[in-house]
Formats: sequence, C-alpha cells, structure tokens
Amino acid sequence: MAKTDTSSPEELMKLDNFLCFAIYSANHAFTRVYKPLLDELDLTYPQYLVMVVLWEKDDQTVGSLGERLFLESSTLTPMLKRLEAMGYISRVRDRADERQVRVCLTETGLTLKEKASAVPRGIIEATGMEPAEIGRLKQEVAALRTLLLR
Amino acid sequence: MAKTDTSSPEELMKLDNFLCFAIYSANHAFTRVYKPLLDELDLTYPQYLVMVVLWEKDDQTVGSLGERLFLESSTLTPMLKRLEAMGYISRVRDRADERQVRVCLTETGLTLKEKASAVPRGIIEATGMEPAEIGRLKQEVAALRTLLLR
DNA sequence: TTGATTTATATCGTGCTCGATTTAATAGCA
DNA sequence: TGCTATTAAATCGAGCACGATATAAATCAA
Repeated sequence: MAKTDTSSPEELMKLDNFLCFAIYSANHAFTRVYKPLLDELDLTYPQYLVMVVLWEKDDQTVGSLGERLFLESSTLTPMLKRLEAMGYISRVRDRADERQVRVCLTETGLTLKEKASAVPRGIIEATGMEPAEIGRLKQEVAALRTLLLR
Repeated sequence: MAKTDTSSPEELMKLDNFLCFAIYSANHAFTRVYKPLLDELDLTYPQYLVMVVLWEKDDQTVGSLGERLFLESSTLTPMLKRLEAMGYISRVRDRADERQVRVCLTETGLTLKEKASAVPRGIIEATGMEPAEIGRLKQEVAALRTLLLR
C-alpha cells in the first residue's frame, strides 16, 4: 500500500488525517460500548472512572481525584454530588483543613466493585484486540497526552 | 524494561491500564491545546470539525455531517444554529425533499478557511511528534474506533 | 388514493466539561 | 497579631453529547 502524503496544506486540513478526530471519535465509540455495561451499575462513564479511582485508593480529596482524572472541581463537584445522592460515596469536609472535602466509598460503593469486575473484560472483548496490543496502544496514547499537556 | 502483567482482575480494574481512559484524557488534552488557536476563529473544537467537513465538501445535509462526525442530529442541530448565528453557514430546507436541511458555507465561512490554515501545523507542533508517527497512531486509533462500532 | 411505515430533523431532559468567578479557610509575613 | 496571598471547593453560564420522543415529509402498499 502506498503512503499517503499528509504534508500539503490541503491534506493537513482533511478530517481523516486528524489524529485529534480519531481520538475524539474513538472516545465517543468507547462511551457507547460502555453504556449497556454501566447501565447495570447505574453509572455513567465518567462516574465509573471516579469509582475506579476510589476503588484503587479510598478517601481522596476532590483535588486529588481531579489530578488523577485531569478534571476540574467544576466538573467533579456536581458529579460527586450525584454519586453521593446514589449512596456510593460520602463527601465530608476535612477536620484539619476545612477547605478540603474528603471523598470516601460507602459500604454500597465498595460492594459495587465486585459487580463491576466483569466490565473490563467486556470492554476488552468489544475491541477484539489482543491485551498486549491494547497495552501498547494505551501507552502510546498516554504518551501523546503527556506531550499535549506539556 | 519488564512487561507489566495486566491480566489479573485486580490489574484489569486499574485506571492506568485503561485504553479508554488514555483516549478520554488525550481527547481533553487536545481540546485544551486547540482552545487558544480556535479562539482566534471564534470556534469551539466541535464547531471547527463541522467547518472542516464543510470546507472539504460544501452543501451537506445534517445527516451526512452526522455520519462523517459520528454525531446525532440532537447534537448537530443546536451547533449548526450557532454557526448560522455567527454567519459561517446557512441552513435551508431542501426543495426536493423538505425533510432534509442543506448546510452550506457562507462567504464568511469559506473565507475563514484561510485564517484556519495555520491551525493544523500548530497542533502538530504541539504534539512534538513526527508527521509519520502521527499518521500511524491516527490509523491505529481509527481502526480501534471501527472495531468498537461494529 | 389513502393509510401505514419510514426517514430526516428538531426538541427535551440529563449529565459532562470548561473558564471565570466566588467563598471560605489556611499559610505566610511584617 | 493582623494583613495579605494562596489554596480548595463550589457556583455560574455556555456549549457538547446522547437517548427518547415529536413533528413533518416522503415512501410504500393495498
């Protein structure tokens, strides 16, 4: 197969040559694949990511969750309130530093992890890719993110 | 460097092993890099994508734009109304088939292409990656999207 | 031709996302 | 101590994204 020239101004302006669009549309595709799996847990995809972070390490501040997920407090605060209303987490002001809010799993939120344990395999199957290949691509995209955020 | 085992249930549930999260966060990173460049054009990133599609091929229906961008009419309709209000496009019901809306570039919208011509290079520079590598990664991510949407 | 079905777009409600700003608490310093 | 600066989270407004539904036009079938 011949290489496509992607250096001319005209070629540079084509949607199909945009790495950003590949990422953007793959992200939407992932969300759609997750939807039926997460409906079982009553979670949206971003809410699921928050739960994953808390399952890894409980009792975190809004700020540390935001650092981990690359999200602002203006995004997290309403999301966390919804998760709290659902009974999956608790939000409590830190005694020692009242500026911070400590986010913790509830019993229900902790238990949910078992129910969620089938999700990752479901996603891997949906890609139909080999775990090793998934891992490699993940590394490359994560590296790209790092470059973009410099 | 030793390979990381990513097959155990515990490892599968870690955020840093999620391809979807790499994609999700890289997408946000792209949006942030685009922001200052697109502010010059008074466009958001999704609006820019619509304009790119129209610059490639003018006079398209809402449906064809949606197919190209993987977006629903419920997303596009309000976006197109904003682009229309800005004077970049026009929306006219098709004479022959009144169900369809034909989206066309205005003079201003067409002219904007020149002003936008610097954007792709700016993004490529922001990644700091070689064009060939960008192209390869783009292909892989686009292939992933295709797999997910099967 | 009429009635049912399909198609194209729009509308509505919910939730995510950000930037700018606000509020409140802590830390630093004269 | 008391004033200022910084920090953490929350609030607000704008825009994106989807699923479910509505509306209206075109197509199909009897």
